[in-house]
Formats: sequence, structure tokens, C-alpha cells
Amino acid sequence: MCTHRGSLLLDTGSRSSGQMRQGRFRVNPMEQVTIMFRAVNSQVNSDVINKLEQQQLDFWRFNRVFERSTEGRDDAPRYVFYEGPPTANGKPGSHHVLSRAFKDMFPRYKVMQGYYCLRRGGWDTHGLPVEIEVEKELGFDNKGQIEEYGVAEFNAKCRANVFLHINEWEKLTERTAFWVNLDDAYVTFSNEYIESVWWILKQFWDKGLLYRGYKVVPYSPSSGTPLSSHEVAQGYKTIVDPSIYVRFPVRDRPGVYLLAWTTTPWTLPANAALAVGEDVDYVQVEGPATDGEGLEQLILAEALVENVLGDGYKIVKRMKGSELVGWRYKPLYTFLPVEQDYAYVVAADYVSTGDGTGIVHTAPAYGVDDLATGRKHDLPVLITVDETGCFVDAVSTFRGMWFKDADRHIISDLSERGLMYRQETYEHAYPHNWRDGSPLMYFARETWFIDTLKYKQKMIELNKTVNWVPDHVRDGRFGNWLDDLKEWSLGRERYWGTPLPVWVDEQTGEMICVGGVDELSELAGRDLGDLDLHRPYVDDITFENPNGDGGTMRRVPEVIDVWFDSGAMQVAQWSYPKSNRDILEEQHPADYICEAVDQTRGWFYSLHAIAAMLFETVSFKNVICLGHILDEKGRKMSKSLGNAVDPWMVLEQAGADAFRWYMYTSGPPGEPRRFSINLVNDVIKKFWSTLWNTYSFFVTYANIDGWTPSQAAPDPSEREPLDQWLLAELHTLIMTVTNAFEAYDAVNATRPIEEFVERLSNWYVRLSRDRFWKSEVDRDKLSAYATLYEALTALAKLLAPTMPFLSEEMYRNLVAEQNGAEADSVHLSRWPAADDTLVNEGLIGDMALVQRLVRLGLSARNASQIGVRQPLADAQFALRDASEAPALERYADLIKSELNIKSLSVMGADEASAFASTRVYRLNPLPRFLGRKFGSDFKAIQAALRDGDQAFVRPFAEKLLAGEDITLELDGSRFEILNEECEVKVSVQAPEGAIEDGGYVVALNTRLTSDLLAEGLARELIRRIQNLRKQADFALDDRIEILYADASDRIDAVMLLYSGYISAETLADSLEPGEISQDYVQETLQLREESLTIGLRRRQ
RNA sequence: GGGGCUGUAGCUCAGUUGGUUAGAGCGCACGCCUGAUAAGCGUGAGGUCGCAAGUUCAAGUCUUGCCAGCCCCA
Repeated sequence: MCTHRGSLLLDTGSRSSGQMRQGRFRVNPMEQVTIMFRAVNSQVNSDVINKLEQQQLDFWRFNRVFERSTEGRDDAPRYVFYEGPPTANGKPGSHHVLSRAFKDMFPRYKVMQGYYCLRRGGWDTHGLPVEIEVEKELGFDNKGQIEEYGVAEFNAKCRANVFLHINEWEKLTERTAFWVNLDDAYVTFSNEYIESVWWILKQFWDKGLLYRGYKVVPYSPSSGTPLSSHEVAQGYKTIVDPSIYVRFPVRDRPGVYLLAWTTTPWTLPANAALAVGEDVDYVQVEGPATDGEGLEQLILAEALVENVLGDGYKIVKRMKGSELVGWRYKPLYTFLPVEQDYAYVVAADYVSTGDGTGIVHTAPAYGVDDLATGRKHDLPVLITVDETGCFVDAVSTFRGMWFKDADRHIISDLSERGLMYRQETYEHAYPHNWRDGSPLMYFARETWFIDTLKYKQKMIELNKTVNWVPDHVRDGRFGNWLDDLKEWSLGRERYWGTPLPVWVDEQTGEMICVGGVDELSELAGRDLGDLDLHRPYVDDITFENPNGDGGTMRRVPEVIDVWFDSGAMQVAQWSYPKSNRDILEEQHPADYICEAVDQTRGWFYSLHAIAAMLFETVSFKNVICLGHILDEKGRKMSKSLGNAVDPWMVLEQAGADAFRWYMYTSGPPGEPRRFSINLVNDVIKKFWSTLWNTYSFFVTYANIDGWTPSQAAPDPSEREPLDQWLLAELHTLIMTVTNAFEAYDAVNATRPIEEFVERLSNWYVRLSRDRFWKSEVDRDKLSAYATLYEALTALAKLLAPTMPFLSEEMYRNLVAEQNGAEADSVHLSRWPAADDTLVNEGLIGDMALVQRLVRLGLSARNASQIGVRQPLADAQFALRDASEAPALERYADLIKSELNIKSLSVMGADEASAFASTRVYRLNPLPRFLGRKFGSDFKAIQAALRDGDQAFVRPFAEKLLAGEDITLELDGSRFEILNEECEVKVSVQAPEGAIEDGGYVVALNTRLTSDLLAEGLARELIRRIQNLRKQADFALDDRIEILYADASDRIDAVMLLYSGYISAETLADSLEPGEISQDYVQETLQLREESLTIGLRRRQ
């Protein structure tokens, strides 16, 4: 026997338990006070939800439920999830709840399917963001200050900074029930992790993938390091740059200028050539000189003349770009000594006539294309701006200027010298340092690369096998990225990161890549087991070149791109290969990962690339790519707009389940979604509380009746039609949801549950209330309890992956605490299996018909203006098809009670003939058959048949109904139409008091006899008394005494006739006329034309 | 400049291989019902399916071009 259990119970203040019941209520023959289920109050508010969720959290913690989800499953199939490590040095926001909700649901589902799923947490700890935080804290703004401060001290601060907000991350992770093992989380700064990354790099080194090269890279002068393309991608900002047209004087042709366009004036002192398109048409035009004296001649692409010059110019010559190649011009600036030939026109295939002048200023030091062109023509790489972003001393005029500041000085210098043709502004997206917002420059530097291009085809091939959600990312965003793949720029000239494990011989330049600490110890000739692998300690390790007569070997100064760190987690989280060799095999690749869409070029790519180059396998098989979170108005959430929603506020008001549920149901996962507390509150209102109240209803009545799951449930085939219908719906739902989980389809794993709960609550339970309410225990009642119980327990399981708290509460109360043999947590229970034999589409179709007829009946009542409370004698239904009659008869009681009618009948053929004269036919020539068959004639045929008058239509309709084909003559042509190619809709002109819809008719008998009126009055009285009970705050099963006075004659008569009915409905022990004293709750009532005063009190 | 996604009622979203008169929920108005429910039911108002052309007997759906929003690349 179940008794009160422990401290984790809900105190719901039930008023209904343990009382003797009589009359309508079952008397407990044993007179025992038992609470079979823990009582559940129907009230829902923030406090109730928070208390409930807190209790489940306590339960999980005390009972190690998460830990136990992996225990004893050594032989179970593996399901592998990778946690994309967040950087803990920022606070978590609502968008993190989004991704955690999606990360959590599939592992939970798989665990319920019996899988073994490790969910190891991790933290991404290296990189520029951390360094920048620390620089801010120390008030630094350049690398020199760090060197001065000391790299050891600086890195110590970075290490400390990383976990600044870790406490809050852990709290949010737990509160939202994201099950991930944070106690054993991998940390990218740990020696073991770094060593594993070194091992990967060594593999790449051995494959010849790691190399040092010169390259124009997006470079951040403010942080003194090149940025990876992922980082660049994050920093694009729309800015306004100068847009200038500059005259380059052609040598030996006074008054002739090449007109070039640029948006980076600061690169002009580094100009080495001008590029033209060989096949582009150019013109030489003549016009008044812009400096006011005489004429000048300008050369530019013909297509751009009008754009750039406007009118007033005369074309003096046309030529192809190829003719311009080799023309020499006077350099604008000659600050730097140049040995090679330069300052002439070259051809390049990237020259377009989209904008500019078709003549492209080329500065090999400051552009990707420029450098390529420079290499091809052996042009000088003129370094006019150095790595601090300032002009070098040699460029005397602009010496020391920040490159962006120099733009305006250069512009005015050129203007003064008469070389500026025109000056405008240009708005475009330009990359910035994603952390400090300062502009990047493209800058030729020597750095380290991974030659990803060698594996480009492999990556493309492997990507085709990955299941992307949404699927367009595979060939779209991610596929395009792979098609356009660039080398991976790996080196970072920074401090807080995984050091690049390459040592160089000072004398010979020979290089060694070190793949682990043991290897390094051997080279160094001492045990380095305790060495912190970070800078500066690792920099101190030097050794003699082991290959003989070389010199000392020193490590290169670079650390590596943090994206390599996080992409390496698939290997490095296991400290592979030093340990866990078997685990790596079992845990690679991942079955499932999930992050926001901005990781396409970030973590998704680094995982994919590393797996492809290391193992030639995928890194993940299924990936959900989430859209961003927007505010209620569809704007991006940001600190500066102040529209970010604090996740804790949402959790406090609505709880984690509703928060999660909103994320799953609000739309396709890849789409951006609007978010606000109001939208989450709607979840409570529409779904959470509906389910909760159904659950509460069940528990309340099961306890009153002493029903427990141990009571034998009637076989489904023996149950009431309504129950069979619900089971059909339930098992359809189980199939739908299971399939959706298998397909990583979160929307269809959740929305159908909402629809089911709606039907469960507002149709099944509402119509079944009397079955639970009645006093006798019969097969009908047992059938109802068993069915509702099965639905609720299945729902608890179907909801476990998505609403871990509410489902746990329901499961524990309904299942675990009832039966010690069951798993004690829903999350350790088995996923429900759909029973095909119960999925009966006929039942579902029948119920749809019943609902349609009820709707029609209610509509008719509405039109008749007789409230539903007033019983009517009967209603007649006409059906569209005789085969539908059995369904209606089977559910006749249900329809009668819904419509409050005494009897109903289906019109047979004879009765229906009463309507026959008013029968209306409509023909619907089916487009899917006839469209193809008759082509352009179809429109006319359709119009004739569909819109013809009854006299025209009737003969066709009757033939079709008799199963014959028809022939239509139209404008002299004959069209043979097969029977199945044209639909006939029969409707009837509904008579007075009847309503027709789509061929169905309901006719209410609206004649009110005095008996019916009296019964109506009785129901009015019941309703008023129930209201009074509520107002007086009586308990559901409080028994009462009723007195009434000043009743009109008709009321007296009603009381006489219906006192038993009224007493039973209102739980009254007495109902009699008399003087109403002060201790009665009382009210004077007007019922239609009648009146009385009524008083009631609890039974004394 | 290039690519991806999105655009359907005031709001949030459905809408199968092109095929009957484009749907649901929320919100709104009126009415009903109500001792599980913060609910429920009925009726109604609310749509040039972003715009334009094209293909087709037939386009919310396919094609092209534009417009707007978000994201990415250059």
C-alpha cells in the first residue's frame, strides 16, 4: 500500500482525500484512508512550476539518475554525442538555452532506447578573446606591454580568467536539465589536451600538410596577429570608406593618365602596378582638365565611362586591355628603394567592369590578388605600413600614421599634386577584429598553414554522407565553403594558446615537429613530465639538433588557431593516443552534434577537416544547425539594443520545460526564431497547464475511487468506443514521435504531442467526466481509468526527452511510486512501442465524423437561440452516406450529451425523402483527371458542370450517383467523362430549424414541452447552486444542505419533480423550503420568469 | 559583387509529386457552456500567398527577374 513518501512530495493541499463519501461517491467499504497517487492540485503558477522542477533536480542529484543512465550498459550499443565546448569567460544567454535544449533531447531519447551515451562536457579555454579580456583588465593595448609584463604572468591571468563565469554556466546547465558531464569535462588548456593536439599536428606534419608560407592574410594590427577566416567572418562591419579615382601619369605621353579606382588610399604608396583585363574594352577620352587648364586624356574601361566621367568627354581612341599591357606610368610615391622593374600595366583575370574604372591599383603587400599578380610579374612587395598598422619611417610624409588615419592625408596630398580625379565615399562590408572592432588589413606575412586543399575532395565526399538539419546547409552553406576551400591559416603570434610544436635549427633551418611530451623529453635529454606546455615554459626548451652537425633547435614563436583546439576535441578530449585508445575508437565519429548556424565555418568545419585529414572519416553523422534568436520584434538580440532576454528571468517565470518546449515547437530549427517571455508563457497556457490539469484530474478521481494500476485493465478490444479511439490516437502518436526522433526532426517530435494533449483534454476527458464521476465501479469505469492511465504514462515517456521535469513528475507519481519493479526515473525507463493493432484509422475517421456532427448540432443550437442547458426532445441527422450510420449510432450517447438532447435518429432513405425535394446537387469535375484529359477545354467543362443550374446538373448527378459515366455536349463537342472523374456533392436545402454543412444535416426539434422546460429549469438551478458552492469556496466533495424560499409556483413544481437530481448533482443531503438563516450562503435568483431565494451551507 | 535561407490573416505558424472554394492556434467581436482546466464550444470579422513576368488546362507550390529581412563569402 502506498503511503506518504519522503520529503520530495508536492504539497498540493488536496481537500478531497480520505473522506467518507455517500450518494454519488463511492463508499470505501474498508473505510481506509489511502492515497494511492500523490495528490495533484490543478492550480498552475510560477511557484508551482519552479517547485516541481526543483524537486526533480533534487531527485536526480540525490539518486544519481544521470550517472546511472550509463551504468550497467557496457554491452549496449553506443550513441555518441559531442559537446561543442563553450568559452566560459562570457555569461550564458537565452541562445545557449536554445542550443542546450536541442543538444539534450536526442541523447535522452537514445538512452530510453537502450543506448549507452557518454555526454562529456568541455570548455574552450584558449585564444584571443581571453587575452583581450586580460589585456583590458591590465589596461594594455599592444603586445609590447604583454612582453614587458611577462608572458608567464599574463598566461596565468588568462588561465584564471577563463573560468570567471563557469559557476553560472554550470548553474544554467543544471537548471535547464542539459545532461552533460561537467565534473569530468575536458579543458583545452590542460597538458593532456595540448599533448593530444600536438599528436594530431605531428600526424599532419608527417603527411606534409603543415607548412610555412608567405601569404596575404587578414591581419589585425591591434592584436598583432593574422586572423583565421572563421574569425574574419565574425567581424564584418558595414563602414564608409573613401572611394577615390586617381590619375596615374603615363610616361612619355604628357596629359595622358590611367584612371584607377581604390577604396584603400593608404595602400597607394605601396603601388607596384596597375592591372587591366586583357579582353576588356578600354577608351582614351579627352575632356577639360579637372585642374582647370587645357585638356587632358584619361584611359579607362569603356563600360564605365558614363558612370565615372559623365558627359563632356570625347572618345579619341579605343583599345583592348592587352594593348595597354606594358605601358609605364610615373609612380605616385617613391619612398622605398626598388630594385626590380615596376610601375607598368599588367593583365589580370580578376579585373571586372562592375565598378571602379577597369584599371586596378595593385599593391602586392596588401592584397591577396595583388600578391599573386606581383609574384607572376616579379613586382616589388613594398612594405609601407608595418605590422603595428603604422607607416614605416621610410615613408617620410606619413611616418608613424595609423593606416586608416593616413587615408585622408594621402587624399589631400594627391589633390594638391593634381592627381586626384574624383573623391567619393563608398559603403561596404569590411572585416574588423571581431573582438575589439578595429579594422583589419590584408597584409603579406610569413605564417603557418595546413594544406587543407590536399583533402578538399575527401572533405567534399565525406560531407555528402552527413545528415544536415536543415538539409540545405550540406550543399548550400557548408558545401559552398568546401567548394571554395582555402588553406587553413594556423599560426597565431600570440601567447595564450596551444604552442605550435615545431622546433627549428638556428643554423640550418631544419625543422622537427614534436608529437608529445615523451618525445620532447627525449630530445631535450631530460624528463619534462611536469612541464607546463604553454608559453613561455615550452619556449625555454631547446636542444641540439639530433641529426648531427646542426645547431641549437628552438621552438617557433607561434601558438595555433583556437578553432583547431575545439575541432581537435574528437581526439584530444580522450588524451589520445597516450590513453583511452579503445574509447576513441568507440566514441568516433559522433552520431550527433548541434550548434548555431554561425559554427558552419567554425566548429563544424574544424571537426570535419580534422577528421578528414586524420582518419579520412566524417567527424559527425547528424548535425542540427540552429538559427539565431531574435527579439519579439524580429530584431537580433544584442547588448547594445538592450533587448537580450535573461534566461534566468524566463526560468523563474515559466520554468525550464516551457522554455525548452517553446524552442522545439516554435518553428523549423534552422530558422531564426523570435523569442520573449510572453511566447514562453503561451506554452504554459496552451500546453503545460492543459496536460497538468488532465494529470491532476486523473489523480484526483483515481484517488477518490481507489483505482490503482494494479487493477486488471480490460483488453483494449473490450473497451468503450471512446477509449478505443483514444488508444488509436495514442499509438499513432507514438509512431509519429518515434519516427521524428529518428529523423532528428524536433518539430514533429513535439507538435503532434500538443495536438494529442488537446484532444485528450478537451475531447476525451471532457466527454468522459461522467464515467469517472459516477458511483458504481463497472467495466466502463475500469476501461476509462485504464485508458487514461495508459495515455498519461505514455505521454510522460514521449515527453521525457523534451520536457524532462514534468514528464518525470508524472512518471514517478503514476508509475515508479506505484510499482517498485519499474525504473525509478522516466529517463531510465524504456521508450514506448507503438502497437500497430491499436492504430485503427477507422476509429479515428469515425470520431472525426462525430465531432463534425456535434459541431453542426451546436451550431444549430446557437442558431435556434436555445441555450444548450435547455434539453431538447430530439434531433435528426441526415448523413452523406449510409455507411456512416453505424459510427453515429455507436457514439449516440456521446452526441446526445454534448447536444443535450433526449434522443437522436438517423434519417433512413424514407425519412430523408422528406428532404428529397430540396436536394441540391453540385458537380465537381476533378481537375487531376480531367485537366490532363481535356487540356484547354477543361476550363469550359469545369465551368459548365460546376456552375450550371440545378435543371442542367440534375440529370448528370443522378447518372453519376447511379455509377454511370456521362457525356457532356458543349459547343458542338462531346466530352466523355468517366464516373470516377467527376464528384457529386449532394446537399439539401435545410428546412427551418435545420442546418446543413457539406451534405450533413441536423434538424433539432425545438418544441419545448412543459417537462423539458421544467428539466431546463432544474439544470439552471443546479448551475446556480454550483456557482454558490464555488463562491463559498466549498471543497469538491463537501456535502451541503440547501434551503429555499419565496419560490414561484413553477419552481416549487420543479423542486418537487427534480429534487433528487438536483441534490445528487450538487451533493446536497437536504433540499427543502424554509427560513434561511444567517449562517447560509444565500442569493436571490432570477431564472427566466421565475424567482426564488436559495441558501446553502456545509452539512452540520 | 557572389551564395544560402526566409517572405502565407494583426501575431506565431501549416500547406504533400502543381489540382476542388488557401488552413490552424493566439488575439479581436458576439453568443454558449462550465465543480479538472489560467480552460472549452459555436458564429463572425480578418488574405491581391512580398512584387512582376513566364511555363501550364491549372501556380501559394515550378522557372526567371526584382523588392525586403537574416546569415555567410568577397
